[in-house]
Formats: sequence, structure tokens, C-alpha cells
Amino acid sequence: MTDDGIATSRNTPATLHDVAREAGVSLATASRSLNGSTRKVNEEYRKRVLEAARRLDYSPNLSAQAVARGTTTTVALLVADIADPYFSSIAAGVVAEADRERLIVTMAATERDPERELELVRTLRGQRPRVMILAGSRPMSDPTGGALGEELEAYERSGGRVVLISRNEFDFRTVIVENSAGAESLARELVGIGYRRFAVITGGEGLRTAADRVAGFRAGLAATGGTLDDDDIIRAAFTRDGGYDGMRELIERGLGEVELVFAANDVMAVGALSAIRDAGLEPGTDVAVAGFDDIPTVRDVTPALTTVRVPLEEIGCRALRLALGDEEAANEGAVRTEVVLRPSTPPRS
Amino acid sequence: MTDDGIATSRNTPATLHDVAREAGVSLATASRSLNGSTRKVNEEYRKRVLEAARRLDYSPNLSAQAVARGTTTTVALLVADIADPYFSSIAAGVVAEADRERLIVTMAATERDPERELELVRTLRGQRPRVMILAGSRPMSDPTGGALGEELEAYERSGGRVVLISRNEFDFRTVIVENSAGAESLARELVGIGYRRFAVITGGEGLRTAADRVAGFRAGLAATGGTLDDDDIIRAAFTRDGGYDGMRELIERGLGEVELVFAANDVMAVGALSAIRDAGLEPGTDVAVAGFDDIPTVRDVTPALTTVRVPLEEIGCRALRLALGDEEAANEGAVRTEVVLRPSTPPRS
DNA sequence: CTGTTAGCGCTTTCAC
DNA sequence: GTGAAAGCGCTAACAG
Repeated sequence: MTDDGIATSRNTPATLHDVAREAGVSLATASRSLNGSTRKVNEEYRKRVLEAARRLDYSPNLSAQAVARGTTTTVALLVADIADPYFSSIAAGVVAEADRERLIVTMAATERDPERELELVRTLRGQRPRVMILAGSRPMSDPTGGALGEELEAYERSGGRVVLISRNEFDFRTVIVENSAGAESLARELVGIGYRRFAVITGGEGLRTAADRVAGFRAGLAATGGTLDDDDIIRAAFTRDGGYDGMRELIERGLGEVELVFAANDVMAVGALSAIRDAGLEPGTDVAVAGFDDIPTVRDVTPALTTVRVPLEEIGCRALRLALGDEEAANEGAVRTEVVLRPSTPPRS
Repeated sequence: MTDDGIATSRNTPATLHDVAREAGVSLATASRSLNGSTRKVNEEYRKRVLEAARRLDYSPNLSAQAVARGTTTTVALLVADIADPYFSSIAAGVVAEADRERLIVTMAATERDPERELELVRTLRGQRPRVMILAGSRPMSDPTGGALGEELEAYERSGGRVVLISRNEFDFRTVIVENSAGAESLARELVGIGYRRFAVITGGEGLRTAADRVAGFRAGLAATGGTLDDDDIIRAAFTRDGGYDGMRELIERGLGEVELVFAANDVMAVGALSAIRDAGLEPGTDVAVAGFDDIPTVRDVTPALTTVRVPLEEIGCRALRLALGDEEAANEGAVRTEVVLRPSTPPRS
């Protein structure tokens, strides 16, 4: 072993040991100077260590730190689909907040498959993340037979924090979105501007989020005299194509008296808009459309989409703060939503 | 220390040690049974270990494994903005491929700030990721004075692999996108359907990707007789709002003879569409618009947007395969793009 | 304030 | 085939 003491181009990163040797101090002193320790270090030594670290291009091995400290700086985020604007906006919020807290985010996609989700939670647990954030609702009846819940509980028992976004299936901290109340307000406002007969396109089989939105919408109609026949509730995939297909189905079977179609989220609503147009109808004029979420693109479709705004990035940010035990975040209550009327639902009469 | 031998609700995860004890075998045997070792383990022991692991709800500590093995199962991904569909689609591809390779992805956002990018690379290096993927072009003239390049080189020297997506600034493996050729084809096709006078809205100050697209577009026009005045090249932020602002500027100064506006990416084009409409003009009719990327939403705006398709998810996937040394990926050459004509550029005359 | 040393949880020689 | 033991890179008592 030729020890030339110079930063040669080795093919393994410099270790703290190398830095200590280079600086002529002990491991402990090197460690203390490089990372915020409570202990004070002689300014002279400190400088020498920092200088040596720079020379050797030292970068602390986070895995080793994690093992030694017994705690990581990692946050795990699970979403249904990264390319979906709903999730990517939430993710952006989580990543931004994590960055502020000098935490690192690892991300995985469940592709809306509960089995996969369980599998991912298991894998990710190996990282010993400080926090695990699960976004995206899953079926209300758990097809994995409670295995996910158990896994998450085990994770919390071992010191982790799980936060759910808009899915109150378990007893974990949750960022609650006013899905029901928001949809109810939307229904009221729509009736207020003259709509009476509605149809709904929603996600398949009792997804919690979707179900809440539909229930809220229904309640709003009930209170104000709007009509929604059970037959006019279409189920489809909770995606753009689902919205497209649902709308086409609705058109094919005949819109009848329906004046406005409420899609349980914006990506579906956008798909519905295209289906309407592809059927030779004029959205907004022949049939009005409303969505939920206020994803960025709904301002740019035509007609611009009426929706319920939910502050997606903020939700991501809050989820993390909640997990980190932020007092404020814990006391803020449900995330406020807000109805945004746009040309896709022009006032009627 | 009460050692009752039962999986009590401790508040620290079970270790391999615990499993070994529970199974009555040595640490080594437990390790060998749980992870694919070359060594053979007596079937009887193996079963006992697996059973014990299950009972204790054991999950291997990835950090510890990383330290012991000297290698991680992590991939780091840097993008400009997670909520931007261009990047989130690429990210989805990376995550999907990583999942296939049983790798974990950590993600960070540079927010288009070179300083931040450098900072993030430094931090992420601490993870000792096997691979680092950088997406999103940065200014051609490096404001960090080559520091990023040095950092990345140091990372590769220490055994990592960096892959750049569509940014050939350094000598690293790169997923090359036919930005120039794609834009050139687009120009040719547009001239082919009757357009003659063009304007361009592009990203600020020499972003590589933007510059290539504009250059290609220009070349296509030059070859076919289309006209693009230097005055009609507008610079704005490489975002939806940038596109909106750029278009508004163009309209305010007077479109003159301009028949078609080419935006250097789809999000800008979508913003431009809205600006046109907000100015009381009809996109497609009064002025045609074309973009680049073929992000999902461009099918749903009105009129649907002419663009150059680039297979975003595939790019993410390829980036990772390239990093992992996949022969095929290395030999596939540039990522093919394809012109997609849609109603935002109706045939003229 | 500094250095020695015993871990952290896991892998991997190396003997048996 | 199995186990004891020596690390991996780093931190945190613990003495000096």
C-alpha cells in the first residue's frame, strides 16, 4: 500500500479516516469538525480538517452516518402515478419542504395496485426513513386484508412516522382534504347559477376520495334541489382516459336532460371535455363540466374548467411537517378547498 | 434487560442478530439465508431463519447493508421541477425502470438554479448512489465555473455513473434527444402544409435544449423557404407562464405577417394558446401554434397542439439502463422524435 | 478540548 | 455447511 498522502485518483471515495490522517488529527476531531457536534473544536484544528476534507473531496457517507447514529435523513413518498399532475404537484411540495429540512426524498409509484403498495412499503422500510408519506386513495375495502395497516403500524412502532394524504382508512396522522365539503359547495354554487340536472363520472369501486366527493356533491344537490339519478353516476378509471371513456359512455347512452357533468377529479374532467368535443358537441354550451383539484392545466383547456381548488403543493408540504411533529401543521385542521367557477359552467338561464 | 425471546413491542426494529438468536443459528447463517449468498445453507436452517424473520417482522437495514457491502441500491434523480409534466414523465420512466431493477430512487428539484443543482449533487453524493441522472438543461455557459463538472467527475471516479438527459455539456453518458432534427422536420412539415412566416418563443439565455430546437427549426425553414426574423424570436421563462408572457409580448408588438408561432416546448405552447385566446384571437385560425415534447395534456387543449413527440417515459427508462451499463441502451443512438400534426396548425391555403 | 475505543447492523473472509 | 471474528465508515461515550 503506497501511502503518498496525496489525493490520488483512487476509485473509492475518501473516508473520514483519510481526512483525519491528512489533517493530522484523530477520527473524533475530524468527525466533530465536519458535522455539527455539540462539542467545540479548536479553531486551528477545525480549519485543518475542513481544508483536508476539501482537498480530498470528502463527502460523508450517509449510510454510515445512519448506521452509527441510528437514524436517517430520509423521507419516503408513495404515490399512485408520478406523471399524474395531482401526484406530481404533491410530490413537488414534499420535496420542497424536505429540502428545507435538509431531508432526502425517495419516491416510488404504486400504480394503484394495493399489492404493489404493500410490497413497496416493505422495501422502503428497509431504508429506515424517518417518515413515510402515502398519497392516493386505495379501495375502501382492503384487498390485502389489513396487511398494509399492520406493516405501517410495525413501522411506527419502530420509530417511524406515517402520514396519509386524503385517506382516512387507518389511525395515522392524515392530511385531510375537504373533499366532501368542497364538492358540496360546488354543487350549491352550480345550482345557484341555474343548473338542475347532473351526472357524475367517478373512480371505480369505492375509492375513498372519489366516494367522498360524490357524496358531498350529492348532499349539496339534495339541499338545493338539484337532481342526480343513480343511473347517471358512471364509474371509470380515475385517470384522464377514464374520464374520456366515462363521458363517451354517457353520451352514447344519451345525455337526456343532463345539463352538467361533474367529474370526481380534474384529469377525468379534462378527458371528459375531449370526449364531448370528439362526439361533436360543444363543452360548456351543450353540456357543462366541472372537476376537482384545480391542477395547473385546467386553466388552459377550453373552456377553462370549473373546479374545486385544492392546494396540492401545500398538501405535500403539510404532510411532511405533520410527520415531523410540527405543532402548527397538526392544528391547522382540514385543508381548505375553494370553488372556482370558470367558463366550462356558464351561468344558465 | 429482560430477554423474553418474544417479539415484544420494542421501539427499535428487529436486527439480524435478533433473528439469528430467535432461530438459534449464527449471524452468518442468518445473513446467508436471508440474502442471496453464493453459499449454500442447510434447508432446515434456512426455514428456521425465514420463519424467525417473519415472526420478528424483520426488515434488513439497507444502510447497514450499504456500509458492509460498500455499495448501495440507490439511484439519484435531479430534475428542474417535479410538477412540470416534462420532468414528471421522465421521472415516472426512471422510477419504473428502477423498480424493475429493485433499485430505490431519490429525487430532488434544482428549480433551474445552477447553484442549487451543484449543492444537491454534493448532498446526494453522500448517499453513494449507484447512478446519478440529471435531467433538464442548464445554461450553456456554466455560472458555477465548471464546479458541477468537477463534482460529477469526482463522483464517477469514485465508482458512480452519471447520465445526462438531453444536455451534452460534459463527457458523460447522455440520452440524446433529436432536438435539432425533430425541430427541423417540424419546420419542413409546416412549410409543407402552407406556412411561410414564423415566430418563435423560446427559453431564456441559451439553454442548450431550447437553443438546439430553435436552431433545428431555423435550419428546416432555411431549407424550405420559410421565414423567421430575428426580431420574431422571443425569449421567456421555459415554463407555461413564460409561454404566456412571450405570446402576449408578441401580440402586443403586433403579429404582423406571422402565421405560426413555434414554442420551444409544450408547456410554453400551452401558455401561448391561452395568451392568444385572452387577447381575443382564435388560436389555429388567427395564428397557428406548435410545440415540442408531446406532453399528455396537449391532446386535450383546444385546438389540439401540433408538436414533436419525444417519448419521455422511455427516456427516463433509457437513462437508467444506460447508467447500468445496458449494452442495448448504449447502442440505440439518439432518441427518435416524430412530428405530430394536429389542429393547432391547420393546413393553410 | 482531544483522542481512544466501543459500538451501529450487516457482510464476508477464514478456519473448522 | 457453519460460526467466529474482522471489518465497512461513522458517531458517541469515556477517559485524559
